[in-house]
Amino acid sequence: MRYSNATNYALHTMVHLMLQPERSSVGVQELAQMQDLSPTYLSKILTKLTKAGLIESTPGAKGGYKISRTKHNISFLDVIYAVEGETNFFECSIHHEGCLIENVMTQAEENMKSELKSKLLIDIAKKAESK
Amino acid sequence: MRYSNATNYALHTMVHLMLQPERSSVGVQELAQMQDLSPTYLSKILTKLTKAGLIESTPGAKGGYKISRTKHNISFLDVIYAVEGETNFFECSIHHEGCLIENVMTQAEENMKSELKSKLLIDIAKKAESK
DNA sequence: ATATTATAGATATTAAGAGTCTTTAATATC
DNA sequence: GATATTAAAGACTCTTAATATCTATAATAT
Repeated sequence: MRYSNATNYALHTMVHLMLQPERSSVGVQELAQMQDLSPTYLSKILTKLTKAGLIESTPGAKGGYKISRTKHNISFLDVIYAVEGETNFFECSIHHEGCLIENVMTQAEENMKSELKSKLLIDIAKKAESK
Repeated sequence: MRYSNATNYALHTMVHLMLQPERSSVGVQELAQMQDLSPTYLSKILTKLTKAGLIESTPGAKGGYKISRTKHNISFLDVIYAVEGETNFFECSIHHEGCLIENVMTQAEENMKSELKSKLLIDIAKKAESK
C-alpha cells in the first residue's frame, strides 16, 4: 500500500506556503511549476486543503493560496486526512465481532497516525529554512 | 491508502493453519470455503506465502498447506511483506537529497512496521483458541 | 470593463487490485 | 503403472481508484 502522489504534492505545497514571508498568497501557477505539475491538477488538491480549512484561497488578480490564519499547529496527519480522507488501512472482510487480527492492525495504524499527528509542518518549514 | 484484501485473507489463513492440531496440512478447498473465496484465487495468495517460506505446500492427494516447520515466530509483518512486497508507504517524487518530509513519513512508517514485526501470529492463534 | 485566478464538472487515461479459467506438474493410493 | 487429488503457473477479464486534462463559471483586484 502507498500514500497517493497527491498527498506528497500537498505536503510539499504546505511547507512551501509556510515559508512565504508574512504567509502571503501564492498562485497555483507558481506552486505547480515548483513541483513540475499541471496547474489544473494541483488546484484539485489545493481545493481539498481549502475545504479542510488548512489553507485559504482568494480568487482574482493577486489571489492564490495562503496558510490558514485560524488553524494553527497543522500536522502531517491533517494534510493526509484532507487529501485522502479519514479511511482505515485495514478492515476485516469477515465481519465477526472483535476480530483479533483487525485489532492488531488497527492498533498499529493508530500509533502511526498518532505520530503523524504530532509532527507539525511548521517544524519542517523551520528546519528547511535554516538549511 | 489501504492494505489489500489479499493481506487480510493471508492473515486469516495463517492463523487458521496455526490452529491445526499437529499443524497438519489443509487443502485450499477448505481454506477458501472458510473465507468464502474461490479456491483458485486464494491459491495465488498461498503460493506467495509458500515462496516466502511461511508455509509449506505438498501437491497431490492428502496434500495441502501447513505452517512452515523451519520458520518460527512468524509476525504480521512477515505476512504483509510476503503478500504485498516490501514497498514503502511514501516516496518523495521530487528527488532531492534528504527530503525532510520523506524523513518524517519514513520514520512513522518504520515505527509501525517495527510494531507489526513484534506481533506474532502464534499469540493471536492462542488467544483465538482460548475463546 | 478587463485581466486574473480559484472552483466545479465532465471526461479520458492509466495502473493496480481482484478474480476466473485452463493447463501442467507433483504426490498418494490402489 | 493407472488414477485421483492437489498445488503451481499463465493467460485473461473485470472493476476500481488514481492521475490527470479540458472547459466553463464565479469571484476579485485594478
